[in-house]
Amino acid sequence: MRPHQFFRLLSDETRLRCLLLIARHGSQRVCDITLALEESQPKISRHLAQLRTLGVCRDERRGHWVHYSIADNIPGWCRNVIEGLAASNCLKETYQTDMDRLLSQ
Amino acid sequence: MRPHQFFRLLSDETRLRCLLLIARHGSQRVCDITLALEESQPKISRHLAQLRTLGVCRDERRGHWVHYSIADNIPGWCRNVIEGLAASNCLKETYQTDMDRLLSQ
DNA sequence: TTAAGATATGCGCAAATCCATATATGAATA
DNA sequence: TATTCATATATGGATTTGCGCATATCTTAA
Repeated sequence: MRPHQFFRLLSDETRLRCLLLIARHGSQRVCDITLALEESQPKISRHLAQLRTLGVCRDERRGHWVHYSIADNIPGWCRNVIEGLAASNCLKETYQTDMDRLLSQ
Repeated sequence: MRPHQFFRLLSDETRLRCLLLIARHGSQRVCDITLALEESQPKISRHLAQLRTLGVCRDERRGHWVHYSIADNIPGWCRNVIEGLAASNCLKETYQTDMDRLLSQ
């Protein structure tokens, strides 16, 4: 994965919100992400597929549901960016609403 | 500047190469960046304009030349990403050629 | 005032991107 | 087996993006 390809993933706000939610809460179900972000299911699925295709996320089917998590073999510089974002107070404010909806389900 | 807007800037390889060159070497002239990246002058100029428009870089004319540098008022999370990339060994390898050309001028 | 070098911009085109809608697949259960 | 819920993919259109080419602007020096 080339650096600019990774950043292209983060360049869409929906994908970024998905990734931050997954990064902060570990494994997440598609249906929960859809509810938390208040977006359509196909839209979320397509963006998760892009994260998966480039190897940033991995998916795991558990019965009915598919769980997405951060892939454990991503490059270090990549992980640093994700963790830096997840720890950033600025972004915590920006995307707090997603987190709230996720927790209130 | 929203996070996904910043990452869109990094999602183009030419812009990313420009930004890394500027981040590592401080103020850089457009003509030097053009030579180091071996790309056309209008192409470089447009990408630098995007970095400037979103406030990631600033420009300063000194006689004939325009110098670009990282803006000093960018958000912390933003600066962390840039500095993390500049310090990354992975990326040093990837873009070493640009650096070599810049230094050999 | 003109010339020349450095940088920016207007324009047209090709490609990429995003979305909504519709449809397909896969697992669980009746 | 049929049905239902969860998820994925295909299609088509609107918008954005990046590029090359030509040209405009700006600065300095002759």
